[in-house]
Amino acid sequence: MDNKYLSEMLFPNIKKTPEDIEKQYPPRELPQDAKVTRFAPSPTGFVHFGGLFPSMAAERLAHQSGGVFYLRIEDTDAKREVPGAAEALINTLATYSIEFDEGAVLNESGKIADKGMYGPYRQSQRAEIYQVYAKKLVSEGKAYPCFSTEEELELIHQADKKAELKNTDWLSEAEAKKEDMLKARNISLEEAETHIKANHPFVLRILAKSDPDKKVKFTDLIKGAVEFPENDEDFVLLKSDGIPTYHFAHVIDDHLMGTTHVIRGEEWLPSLPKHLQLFEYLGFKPPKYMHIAQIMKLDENGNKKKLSKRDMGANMDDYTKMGYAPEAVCEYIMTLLNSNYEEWHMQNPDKSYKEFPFSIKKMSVSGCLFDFNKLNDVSKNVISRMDAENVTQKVTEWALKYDAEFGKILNSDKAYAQKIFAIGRGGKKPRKDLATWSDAKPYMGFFYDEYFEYEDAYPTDADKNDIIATLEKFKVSYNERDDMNEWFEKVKKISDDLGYASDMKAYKQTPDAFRGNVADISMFIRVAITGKLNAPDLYTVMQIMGRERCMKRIDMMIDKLKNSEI
RNA sequence: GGCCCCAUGGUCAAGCGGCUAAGACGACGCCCUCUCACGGCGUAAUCGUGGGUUCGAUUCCCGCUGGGGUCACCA
Repeated sequence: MDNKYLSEMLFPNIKKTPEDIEKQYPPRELPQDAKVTRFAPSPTGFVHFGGLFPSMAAERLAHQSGGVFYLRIEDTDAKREVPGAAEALINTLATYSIEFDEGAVLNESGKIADKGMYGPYRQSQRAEIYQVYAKKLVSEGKAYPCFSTEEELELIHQADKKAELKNTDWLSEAEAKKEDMLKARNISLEEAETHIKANHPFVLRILAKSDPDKKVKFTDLIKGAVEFPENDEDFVLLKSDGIPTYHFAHVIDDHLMGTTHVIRGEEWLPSLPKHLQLFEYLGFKPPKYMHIAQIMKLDENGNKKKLSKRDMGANMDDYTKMGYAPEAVCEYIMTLLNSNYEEWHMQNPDKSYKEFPFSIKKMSVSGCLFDFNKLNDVSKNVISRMDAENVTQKVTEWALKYDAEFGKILNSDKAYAQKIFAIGRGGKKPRKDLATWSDAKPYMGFFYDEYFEYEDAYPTDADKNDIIATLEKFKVSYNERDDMNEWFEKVKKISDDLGYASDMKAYKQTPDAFRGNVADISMFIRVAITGKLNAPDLYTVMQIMGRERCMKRIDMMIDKLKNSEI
């Protein structure tokens, strides 16, 4: 009865009962094995790679099973909340085609709204719900108010920190202080009443069953059987502002919203005993858990570290800036999520990753290193499969945003740009020059006079007179209407005339018999026209650039050679 | 430090008691070839360590070592 009285004093305004709440959250009507999963970010910044990673798994698992995938905003920490972050989060998720069936959404005016029957989906709007259950726990003697001030707690944390740094010596002291604090759990009703009447702020703590010898066994769908000591920490349920901590909100929301599978990073594994205890206290059936291994990166000492916010590659918006196609990033994530994805994809090159039979069993238990090499490879393949029109559009869109001048130039003659991107595209073995949209400019800038420059010089052993002779002969013989063979025959002819081998095989047999070979002659022309030693097929390049531009560049090079010293 | 998770090439990994230990990325080499890209072929490179169990361990168990995570009125 004391507890009942205490709960009334603590929550005088809460009239609803858990039963009232439950009525608003009926069981979902879904097929047998349908999974209900969610992504539950806190609006403290951008979408993190480590957040997108599990959310893709959650999305696949839900939709693959005919279930529901929803977005819940965990805005329980007003201090850390960044204005506009939730909206930005939703937008970023959309660009990675993470589609939610319900949850927080953006309405026409760009404001956050709820979609679905199991909301509200922003935890800040669910304060009353949490308090109903908090009141119940207090009335059952499973939770108690703690009137210790933050300053007092700070002292304890400092001791903890020192203990961490200096090891065991300090540990005993920290323990002692903790003991001291835990006396708060034995607060008398009178004492509590005095505090409450004086309007002292309090946090609500769980009254942990503290049997350190008792083990909790649990099966994680990824990690398998795990076992740990039962939670013995009186962790906070409700902060002094009446808003719940993650632990409390997680248990209540995922229960009410009917989440069947909680998919989250493995950094949550250590707090699982807390959650399990709460489910038990509240009489809820716990969901299935999947703790996904972390994505790591190498720190400056060569050690693996959890990919953190400040790291290169952490912010998903950065990939957009770098010019990665979202589908490439998603595919890369799939290769990390399910090791057999690549194999499947090779057999089904034309299918979307959303058709891949995603399997929990194939998920890795150990953390992996983020690998830009691999991302780039995946990305090159993705882009190589796109048609020229699509690539032109994507590059232009990207450029307009991040390289306005280049964007304008591309836009000024779309047909020209598209012809360039069509080079080596569409066949069975497409070129793979682009890993990101930002690779486009260095790859094809020479097609535009604005960006044309002599990036590569002729090799020092190339004979200047031969180059000039080549260019002059080429200029005379060039006919735009020649087909590729005719064109190349003319180049061969120039080779022969200048004592260069037109036949590579002959050259290889007796290289000394020639001044060089047809590859050298081609190179003389290529540098003049593209300013580079390496470029796509010269004939095609010239066809696209057009006679006038090509001849102009040849003249420029001839001038340059004639006027320069030796 | 307590608790927990993890351990096959440089990276991602297949393997689920018996194999010359897949494959992909990367590196290197060769071929194709007018350069590049593509493609083809090939090379180097892996079971952390010590004990068990077993006829037989990469595989199962334990210890060690190593790496990671976590110990807030943050999520």
